[in-house]
Amino acid sequence: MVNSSSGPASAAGRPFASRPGRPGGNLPALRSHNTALVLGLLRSAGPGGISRRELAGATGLTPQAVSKITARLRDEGLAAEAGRRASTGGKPPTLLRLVPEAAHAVGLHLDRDELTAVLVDLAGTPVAARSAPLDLGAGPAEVTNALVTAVTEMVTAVGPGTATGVEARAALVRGGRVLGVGVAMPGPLDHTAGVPHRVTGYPEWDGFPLRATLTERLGLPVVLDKDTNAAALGLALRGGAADSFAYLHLGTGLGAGLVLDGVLHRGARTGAGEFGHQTVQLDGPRCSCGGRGCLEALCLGAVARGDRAGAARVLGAGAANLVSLLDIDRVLLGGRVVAADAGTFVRGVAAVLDDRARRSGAAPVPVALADEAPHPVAEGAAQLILAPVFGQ
Amino acid sequence: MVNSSSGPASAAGRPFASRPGRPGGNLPALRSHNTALVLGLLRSAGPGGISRRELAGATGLTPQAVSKITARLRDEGLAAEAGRRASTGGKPPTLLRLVPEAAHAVGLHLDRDELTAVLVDLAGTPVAARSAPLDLGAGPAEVTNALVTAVTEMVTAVGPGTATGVEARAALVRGGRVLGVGVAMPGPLDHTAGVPHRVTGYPEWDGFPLRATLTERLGLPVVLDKDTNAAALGLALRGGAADSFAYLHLGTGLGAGLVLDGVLHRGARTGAGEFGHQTVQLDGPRCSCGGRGCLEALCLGAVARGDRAGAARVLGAGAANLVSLLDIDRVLLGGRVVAADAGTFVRGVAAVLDDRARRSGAAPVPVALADEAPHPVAEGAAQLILAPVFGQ
DNA sequence: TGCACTAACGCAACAGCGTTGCTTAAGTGG
DNA sequence: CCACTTAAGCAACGCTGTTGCGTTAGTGCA
Repeated sequence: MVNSSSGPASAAGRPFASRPGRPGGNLPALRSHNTALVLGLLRSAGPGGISRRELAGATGLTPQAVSKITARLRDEGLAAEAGRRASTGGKPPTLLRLVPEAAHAVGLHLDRDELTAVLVDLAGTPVAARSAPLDLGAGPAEVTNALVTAVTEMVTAVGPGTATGVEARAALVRGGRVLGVGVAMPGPLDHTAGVPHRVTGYPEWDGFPLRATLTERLGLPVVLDKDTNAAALGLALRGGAADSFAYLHLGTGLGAGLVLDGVLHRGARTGAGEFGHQTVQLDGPRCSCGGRGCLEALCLGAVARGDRAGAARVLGAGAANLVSLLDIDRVLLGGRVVAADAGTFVRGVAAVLDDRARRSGAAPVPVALADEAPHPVAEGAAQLILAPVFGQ
Repeated sequence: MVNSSSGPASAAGRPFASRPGRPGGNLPALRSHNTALVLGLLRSAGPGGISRRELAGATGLTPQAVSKITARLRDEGLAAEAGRRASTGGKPPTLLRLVPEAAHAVGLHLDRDELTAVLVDLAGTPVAARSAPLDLGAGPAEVTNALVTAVTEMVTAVGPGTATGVEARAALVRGGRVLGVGVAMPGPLDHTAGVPHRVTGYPEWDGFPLRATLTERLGLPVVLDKDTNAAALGLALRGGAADSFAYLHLGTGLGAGLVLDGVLHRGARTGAGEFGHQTVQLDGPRCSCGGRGCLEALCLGAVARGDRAGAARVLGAGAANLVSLLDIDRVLLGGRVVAADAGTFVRGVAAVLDDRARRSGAAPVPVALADEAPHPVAEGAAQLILAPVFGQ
């Protein structure tokens, strides 16, 4: 049983709540909370494993409580022994590890012209992936069909032949359930309702009940979120727990995914992260959004002129604003435009941030290229389903 | 007992954790969490009270659990019966209310030239207040003495004579303990360590262990935070739970207090809310911070020229950036400069936000003047102590 | 080789949390 | 007057993590 008492993405922010909007806690909620905590530590420990003692230290639970929890996880097939570590003068610690094959999740990335689907295991490792052309403009009905087909193929008949395919199939046969489907697409959208708003250029998507439709047709839990949020969630997984960062994505447009204190920040109407139309030049050039001096317009304008260093400086100004306002640990850059000249962008943004830090006397905030997995957004989308399992 | 298992400001963000950094939960933590939840509902219900049934509905706990919790609270003197409501066809509900006199907290506001001290009860209502001139430049040692004196007088001998004074004294005599002292001062500072950084113009404060010194000399828990954060916390209390807003303060400088999903956002190094030096004009005029086109410089510059409408527009641009990025519910304005011409500022900022909302198709974000209590920052500072009692 | 020591961990009994099932209290309405 | 409704308490209960103590499996030294 993996947090069966709470649906996907429900417990975020209020760890002990048994149901969203019902902040009260009871024993099942307590158990679920602690189990998720232990699972999360097992995941971050990796295949090498972690001892019960260390789990107790990290959680604050007694060793005995950890023993009970891990025993349950082993019974359920979610954890297993992973040998022992060298003794330090007493009985050597028995290591425990996550059993990644115990459960899976599907991640879908709807880009403007491509659909990417991945199947990841409990540890977040991709087990299968496929991409296909997609025309968002073809409308919700047709695209939904394509999504259903992609998920069905991915889950039921992961192509035998490749090594990963065989492994995935075997895992599924062995009983590794598919917990749900995470869907990432360009914003803005309503994460809670699972409904896209007006995606730039595709008015027919505005208000289409994508999550409800997919849930019904797939018979699986479905979670919808912005592509930048999915990417940030994926990065949060790799970057260690409980820190704060902003993922800035410069591609067709400019967007941000914010992870504050280890939790993805979605905002009151789940519209947070609209970074492209931040005003940084009050009387600047007109932007397509109708405003003036928007980050996105200035950045992409500079890129179009071939002035990538200038674009980096502008992006840096936006990043500095964000860092000052939110006091985050680090800034990660990604997206097609950044990838084309990573060094320039990382250095340019870092220069602005370092300058700001020097003036304010604070420690400089590190900037780095988001180390992209093969399908960063699709893998992050799968994390939309997996995150609640680990108490995120 | 009021959350005795967790110190002030500890449980924020991780409701079930018994100790900070130890995210595991146990039965005492569960109990503390639910108790805090019920206390919070009692507080927001006000003196009119709330029935057990309603408490059960709001928390998700069973009526029986609520009965047990409220019985405990009544034994401890924190809750009391408040009559009954009219029947709706059955037994009329018995109403419960918070007993505000059961506990108190002290709030201190260190402004550049004035010290304000308030004593508030459990409901956050000021019971006593006093102000005195203060020279922050006199240095930490002298100021600390003044703070100790102010707190001691406020706690032990609230002047008899005025009605509020008598009431306060009586309450303290009846056993209403003082839970601690919240201290608000201009940032930047380290909330966790309780140490001011370089307060503009007063370098001698940089690194002074203010919290540790006060804790030792007063024998009470002390919490230190930025004045804008304290103000935001006070507003969060009045504005209802679990929403998101930004409090923008335009006075000597420009700062912000951010409440996201009902929780004060302090950031990784507790430095969040540095709003004044957001760049909104890339090649704008030099700011005292060394940057260019900072919000604060532009805003105060416009005010100095007598162009308050212009200042409001600039502030509005900053607010719009913030709203887009964080997706908050509302924007509150305060501070001496705003108060001098509230209408102009509220209308000016609202105009920019409405314009933004119209372009993006989203609902407009309301802007309002922060309804200021007599001593908003000092009362908010007291909330630094009270918030953890109510699970915030 | 043997013994003392240490560290990791399990077993069993336990205290305390919210839940369940049922009863009592106190109103309304025909 | 009685059936009905709603609020709330009592008692037993299941399940949580905790405590106390014993077992296992190593190290270190004589």
